[in-house]
Amino acid sequence: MTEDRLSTIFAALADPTRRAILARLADGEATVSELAEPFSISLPAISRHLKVLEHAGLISRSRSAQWRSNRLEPGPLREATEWMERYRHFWDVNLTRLDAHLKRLQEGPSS
Amino acid sequence: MTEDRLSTIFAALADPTRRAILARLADGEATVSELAEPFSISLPAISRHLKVLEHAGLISRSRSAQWRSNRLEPGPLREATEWMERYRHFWDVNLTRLDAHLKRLQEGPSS
DNA sequence: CCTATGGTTAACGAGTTCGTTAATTAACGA
DNA sequence: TCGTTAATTAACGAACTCGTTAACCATAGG
Repeated sequence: MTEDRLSTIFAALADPTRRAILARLADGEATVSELAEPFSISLPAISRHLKVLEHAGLISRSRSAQWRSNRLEPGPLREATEWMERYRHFWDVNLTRLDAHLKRLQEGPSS
Repeated sequence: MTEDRLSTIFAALADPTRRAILARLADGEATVSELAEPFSISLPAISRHLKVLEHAGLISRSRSAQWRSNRLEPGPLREATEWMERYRHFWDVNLTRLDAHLKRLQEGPSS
């Protein structure tokens, strides 16, 4: 029933339209119509996507007159990235830097 | 119809059971029954989850006798992380601004 | 050959997602 | 007040997800 936070975030990111919306919002705030413009789907469909993104905490919204401005909220992206970081050492081929770092820590944590 | 790769990956990660399976596989290969053990859902359900993970490229599978060994494949996690990296500076900047803001508040509410 | 073990496939149901069009709400502005 | 613009809500359908149980396939081993 009550879906956990990370699931909500990943589910929100699983739709290409929503990822495109986030990409657009990385360039600055935008209204619903502005966000809808590049897509060939209806405005209600965009409205629903924005609701999903808002529910996941990925955007925040504000009103001014008849326009709703949408702003990117990167916090959940950070959360999701942090979850995946646990697996980074699996794919990180360049272990030499990590190795050097560990060596430094071992030989003296002074700096 | 043909879902894009990133969507498939994020969708696979959107389920807590599947994320738990990946976490388990980070400790090493495991059979289907071993993976199913911590959960209170049926074996067919686990089998489906593994199929979803395999389809997303997050695991690979091999046969030996009647056992199927499952191995973590971190590539897709790297892909997903790379997509999110585009937003990293965004939340870093935000944190910097928040930091500066908090500092100002601490040093005096005058400005 | 027979049976136990490990796992998948089949069939089904409840609930969710993603799109549509039509109707509705909200605010601006002549 | 009336019409226009911006956006949401309502109602619906098709497709997908996630779980179930029952049946099936594949291999080991007496």
